[in-house]
Amino acid sequence: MVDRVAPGEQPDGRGAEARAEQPADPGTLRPGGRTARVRAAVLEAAGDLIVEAGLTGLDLAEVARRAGVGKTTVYRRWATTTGLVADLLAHMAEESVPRTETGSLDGDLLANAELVRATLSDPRQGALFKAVIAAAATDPRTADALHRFYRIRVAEWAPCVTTAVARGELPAGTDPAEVIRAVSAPLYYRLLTTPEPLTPDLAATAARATAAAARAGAYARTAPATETGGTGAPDGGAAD
Amino acid sequence: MVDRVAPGEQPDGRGAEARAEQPADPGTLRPGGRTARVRAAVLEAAGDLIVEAGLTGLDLAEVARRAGVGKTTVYRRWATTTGLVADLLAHMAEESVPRTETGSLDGDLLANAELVRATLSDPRQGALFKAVIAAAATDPRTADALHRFYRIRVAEWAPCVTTAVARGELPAGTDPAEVIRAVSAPLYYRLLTTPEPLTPDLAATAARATAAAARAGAYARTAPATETGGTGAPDGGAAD
DNA sequence: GCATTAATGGAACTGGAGACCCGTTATGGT
DNA sequence: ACCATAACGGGTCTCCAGTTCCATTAATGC
Repeated sequence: MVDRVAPGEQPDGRGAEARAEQPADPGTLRPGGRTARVRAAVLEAAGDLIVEAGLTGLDLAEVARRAGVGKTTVYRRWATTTGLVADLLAHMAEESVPRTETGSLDGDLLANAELVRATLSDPRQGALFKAVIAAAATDPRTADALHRFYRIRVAEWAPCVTTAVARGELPAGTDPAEVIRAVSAPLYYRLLTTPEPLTPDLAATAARATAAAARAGAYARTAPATETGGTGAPDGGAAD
Repeated sequence: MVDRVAPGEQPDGRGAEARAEQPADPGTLRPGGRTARVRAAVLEAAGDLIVEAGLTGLDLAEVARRAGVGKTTVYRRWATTTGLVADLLAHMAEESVPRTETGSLDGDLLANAELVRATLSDPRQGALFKAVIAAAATDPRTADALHRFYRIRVAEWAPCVTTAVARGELPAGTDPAEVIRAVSAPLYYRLLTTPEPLTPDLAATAARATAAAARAGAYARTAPATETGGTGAPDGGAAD
């Protein structure tokens, strides 16, 4: 149960300020009943508000009001909207769903793709992910939290690729993390760059395409089966 | 040359206010010398500021100061930071680079991947893209602009897939847009979810994997060559 | 149960983003 | 060249997000 957004934050070089005792961030010394209750209420209210009004509409005073909590408390413990979003992300990570095992690479990848699709399509979770990504693009702290989150998620699913390699379904040297990322990537890309909904068909395509590419050795760290063939490309200018 | 961010904005129901003439958005009736100069200066200053301070650090007063332009002008013409970002995106779209033609599918996809990689890796352009994506995740207006931008970019590159199908490199029925998106997706996903830089190697992998999957028929609208095999997947809970 | 003090909550305060007013500049039409 | 007015620019005002202060509540250790 993570309680602090990020402990290693205070500037450290506070020597001149006196104050022999450093108070250590609020919520750490007495995480008991009330503190935990406050965190739960605030995170829920924050989630609701993001879903309703987007990241822009997330102001801490309103969160406090909805959570039935003092405005001061919210500012003291989370300070900024991005700080709150980062904690929300940590909270989401805590209650993540374990991966399923189907026995075949195709089945596992499809299950993964479908799980991602369902999550991103869910009105609440989808909005939260968008908000988190937006916040991370802006704030380094939130970005750290986001990177940690995805590292864990990828590691959680990587074994299904390792097993597939062991079963001989995929060439040796295939990078498991890269395969897992390849399944999610198209779904996120669609979510962010097109107005269309994420269909189950899209998830299936992502899974199938990744499996096909992996079998062709495209994710092998050593020499791949397919030939590169192309020459370099110009740089500069805007791209998609 | 797009000048207004989005014309259809004012609430319309202003009837009670009198004022027989509706003034029509500033910048449209006299887009000549000064107005154009102001827009250029403001967009450049906005870009600089986003790169330096991120989307959060983008305040219109500071933009006005740097652009050597009146604060009032910026507020009148762009109103909000997201409005400014949306216009910046339109400006980026105006000066996009045309696609290159290498003669083979692999070459074309690699060129595309490398172009995207170079753009996202460029300190200025990369920061702008992150900011734009973040703004779009929050603001519907910016999201519209972003969707339009990617629709155009995908359409620009789609022909190289069509040609490949005609050449017999890819199965008939392959969805061109889907293939082009599949090349970019992993790069964007990495940019947003990991702290690591986008390497040329990663771009090459994205291009190779997409080509392999396309050849295997993964992006064919009709029945694919690969078997799906897996069962459904659970929903709910957090995913990557 | 009781003392200690971490953590919360209410209320008053403040600084700066954004709105407004109105005089000035220079564009587009003739 | 000259006029009408679109667009700009400086100064001022307002309002609310975020801060500070201190009294109150309740978690922890004995």
